[in-house]
Amino acid sequence: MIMKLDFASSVPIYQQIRDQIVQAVADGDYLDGDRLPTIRALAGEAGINTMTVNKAYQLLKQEGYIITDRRNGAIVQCSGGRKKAVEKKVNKELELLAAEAKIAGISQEEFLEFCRKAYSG
Amino acid sequence: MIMKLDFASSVPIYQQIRDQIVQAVADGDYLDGDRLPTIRALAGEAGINTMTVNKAYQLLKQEGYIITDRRNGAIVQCSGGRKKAVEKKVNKELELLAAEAKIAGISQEEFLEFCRKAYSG
Amino acid sequence: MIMKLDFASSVPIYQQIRDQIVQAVADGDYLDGDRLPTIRALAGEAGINTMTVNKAYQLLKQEGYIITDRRNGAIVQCSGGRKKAVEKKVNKELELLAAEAKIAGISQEEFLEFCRKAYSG
Amino acid sequence: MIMKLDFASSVPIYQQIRDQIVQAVADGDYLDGDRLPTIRALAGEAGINTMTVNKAYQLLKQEGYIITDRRNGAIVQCSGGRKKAVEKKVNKELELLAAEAKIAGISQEEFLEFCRKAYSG
DNA sequence: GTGGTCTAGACCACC
DNA sequence: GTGGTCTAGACCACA
Repeated sequence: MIMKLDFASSVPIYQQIRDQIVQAVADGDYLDGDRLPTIRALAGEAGINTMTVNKAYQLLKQEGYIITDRRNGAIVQCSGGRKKAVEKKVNKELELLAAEAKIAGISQEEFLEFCRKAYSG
Repeated sequence: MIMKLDFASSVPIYQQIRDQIVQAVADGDYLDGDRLPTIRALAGEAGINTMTVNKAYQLLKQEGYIITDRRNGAIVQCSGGRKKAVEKKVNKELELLAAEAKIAGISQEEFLEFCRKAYSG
Repeated sequence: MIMKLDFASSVPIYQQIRDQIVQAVADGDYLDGDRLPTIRALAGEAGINTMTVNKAYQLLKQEGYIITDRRNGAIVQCSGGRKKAVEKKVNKELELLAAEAKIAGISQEEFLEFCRKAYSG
Repeated sequence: MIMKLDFASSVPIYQQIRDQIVQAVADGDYLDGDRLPTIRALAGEAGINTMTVNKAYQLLKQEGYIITDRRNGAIVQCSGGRKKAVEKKVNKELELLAAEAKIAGISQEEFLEFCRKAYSG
């Protein structure tokens, strides 16, 4: 698990961690049931505090991406149950992105091509 | 210009203002050369501080969406010149969105349909 | 004795075991004098460590729900002697539950109906 | 706002804070729109860390009891919208409580009387 | 002045 | 050894 953290970014560290783990799960780097690195391990290799990683894991837990248990650490769970909620969020953010793309002169064809690539990975 | 502000949101007010103006421009509510409301007017009707609106306008100016002029206020400028920069940003955010959609069980067809609607919107 | 354990829960496993045994006793699945499964048996079929079950049994013993005997295992004991202590605990927890229910818009009639069902159930 | 914290308890401090605020809201000590004490103020008078209070506030925010905004601090919000979710939680906890009460020899009449008192406050 | 974030270091409950 | 909790102190973004 290689984390690329941008300490200068306004995006909180814990959010960056959360995002990258979500990416990794979507990319198939982590499968359902796989163990995530321990909080201490991840904090150690990233050179950050365990509390920060802990917050990221709690976010993921709360969002349903992982389950944590004291025996096995954090385990990936691709339940796929929260479809409706994610749909809503995705649509809302897509609207703003599409608006910015439109103004910048990106055609619908180009935009949809970007979307296709993003999904296909 | 009706602003819908969510003071409970973690998204800063100035960001919300910026986003809605970008939306309005993309939707054609503002055309190239149109004048945005004055900072004071917008702050007044939204019940917020002029400093907050000012920050939103500075963001928009910095992003190239508007130009400001001490005499004429803020003027929309759909230059469309920053295509490369916007492309980069859009692609980056699309990746995360697509990842979350994929995990939630949203198919590529569904996702692309959302994208299409967001652009046509 | 079928145990439903949620390893993802923040509630400790031993607590979950303890709760379910208390439920079973209250439901009449275990009568005064009945033998509980041995620690080894329960641990085996639940796929957990005997230490964990042991802790649950010690909790139950300490609370007076069972007595343990090296020869006969754990025996249910509905002494009913700790009424005062239980009353205190029940009242304290009811207060918080009632508060949450009230805020959520659950009427007193509804709440009492829930209570009635919980007791009869 | 007088907080009674039990540092010896296994219940986390932030949970105790959360519970007492929920109680206060249900009791009408805080009405919809009222401001909660600032994180610093509450931490100071309770002699605990701001992070701990912060966690309690985030819990309350996440549960929908308050909204926080950088301008006004934390504001109580009795939306009452989450009825179904609260119903489920209340029923689950009532079951265990009723079971313990039953075993302790508390009659249904007594139990319901406790429930009534808890709701009436 | 408000909440939000992060650190470095610590102790605890659980398994 | 795992996650969960807490501290004391700090800095930042926001309004």
